[in-house]
Amino acid sequence: MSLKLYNTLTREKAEFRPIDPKNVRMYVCGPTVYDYAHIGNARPVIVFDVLYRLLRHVYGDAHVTYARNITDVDDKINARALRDHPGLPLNEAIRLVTEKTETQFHEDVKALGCVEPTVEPRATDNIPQMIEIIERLIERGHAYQAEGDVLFDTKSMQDYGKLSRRPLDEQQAGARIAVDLHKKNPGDFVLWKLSADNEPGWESPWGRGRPGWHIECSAMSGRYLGDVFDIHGGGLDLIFPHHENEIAQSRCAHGTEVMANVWMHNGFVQVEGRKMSKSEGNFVTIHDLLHTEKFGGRQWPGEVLRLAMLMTHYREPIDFSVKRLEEAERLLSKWPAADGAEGEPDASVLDALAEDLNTVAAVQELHALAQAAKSDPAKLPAFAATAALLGVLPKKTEVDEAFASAVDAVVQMRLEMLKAKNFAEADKIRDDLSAKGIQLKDGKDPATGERVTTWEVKR
RNA sequence: GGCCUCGUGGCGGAGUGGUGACGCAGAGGACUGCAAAUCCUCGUACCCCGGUUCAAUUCCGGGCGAGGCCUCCA
Repeated sequence: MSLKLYNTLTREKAEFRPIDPKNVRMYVCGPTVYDYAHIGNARPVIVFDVLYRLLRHVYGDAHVTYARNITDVDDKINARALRDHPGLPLNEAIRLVTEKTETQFHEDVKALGCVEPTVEPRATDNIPQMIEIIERLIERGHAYQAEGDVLFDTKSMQDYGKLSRRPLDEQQAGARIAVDLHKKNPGDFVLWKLSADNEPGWESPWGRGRPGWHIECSAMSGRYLGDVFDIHGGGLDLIFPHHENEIAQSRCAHGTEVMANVWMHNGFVQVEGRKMSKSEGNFVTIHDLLHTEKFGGRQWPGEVLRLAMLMTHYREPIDFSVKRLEEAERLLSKWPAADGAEGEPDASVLDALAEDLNTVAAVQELHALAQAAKSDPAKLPAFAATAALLGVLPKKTEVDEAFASAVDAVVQMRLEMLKAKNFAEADKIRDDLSAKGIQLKDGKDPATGERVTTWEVKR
């Protein structure tokens, strides 16, 4: 199977060739844990979850390593800790904020049907690794100290800006980069900064301080995936400066030509046709969608959110709207439920995914499989396995035996009434069951022509 | 100001230098006591203006519109 992926580095779609098919390595930038994850955060998580599942299918479960970090050191976290827990010592307050947010994130992501990454390293568990990289950068002449901070010297890297295609000179022409007097060049960025007493800090060769924004990803990807790995993913907005700077740090520290071979970026999420932002008042968190009625006046199941997300190609902007969610839900409700996924995923869907993760086509093919499976039970395993691969297999609603036989009895009663042409009573039974979420389906026995009625629990 | 995406029918959304992908919604029909479910049928869409071409929605140029990055952001 030939998997093609669009690579931001080359701006081209190309066949994916892993460095080592026995260990395909992918890194995705995870959340900074200071607040509820919003629907925009959900997009890369879902998109790269699909890619992870696909890679595992192609190369084998044991041969893919997926690392997604948790950023638990950040000035936004400090601010939040001070705001929410003013009475506590800072470290304790920070831990409360990060632990709570991390737990919430995991709950949200699980509801969205995402499997756990192979490793989920935390920034604070990788401080020594960061310090080591910074030391190496200084040794190699790529970093310098100024007023206590350690800065990366962008001029020391010949092809800095390759990913974003943003040559340094043109940046300066734009003249919008914050000018810091202690920087040699405006594009230089912080690797390590000194902490005040009321800020979290770690001991380092440059004094008690904390890491800059980008260094953690270089440290963690290097530690868990190696100096050069296969795929690095994240949101479009991370291309510059975050990923550009990660690349600069990792390549200059390790002396490599690339950090990751393929760079993948998902597009932005809009809400009801408008940019999502706190000031617009249309900021939607995953938690809001799942558990409150803030969006569209109702709660939305995680599968619906996931499918709605997959109904647009990951590189396109996506407009999150009530209408879209309703369509996803309608689609999902038409699909047969299954408990396991015994069969093999269907080639039509795999082919679609292999084409730069064309989840739109994949969902359409899956829909066709669902239709086929409904009229031909032999095709159910293929549908189930395929839906499971995408993480959108409707689960069978648990119905206990007593309840089932009670429903059967009522259904039987209705059939008797119909035979007696007592339509009013029969229809009342149908309506009552419907109100309880039970959908009756009348059919005809092809041999006898007699009415047969089946039922299912509406999801 | 610099760099970069994108613009397809009511909606979603691929794709292609030359016979209307497809899904959802909608319309009609079959079935039904009536419904639901199911099945069948139905749509002359490619932002605008130039250019290249026998032929452009697809390539090129310009315009208009939407969005992103350049500052925290998925």
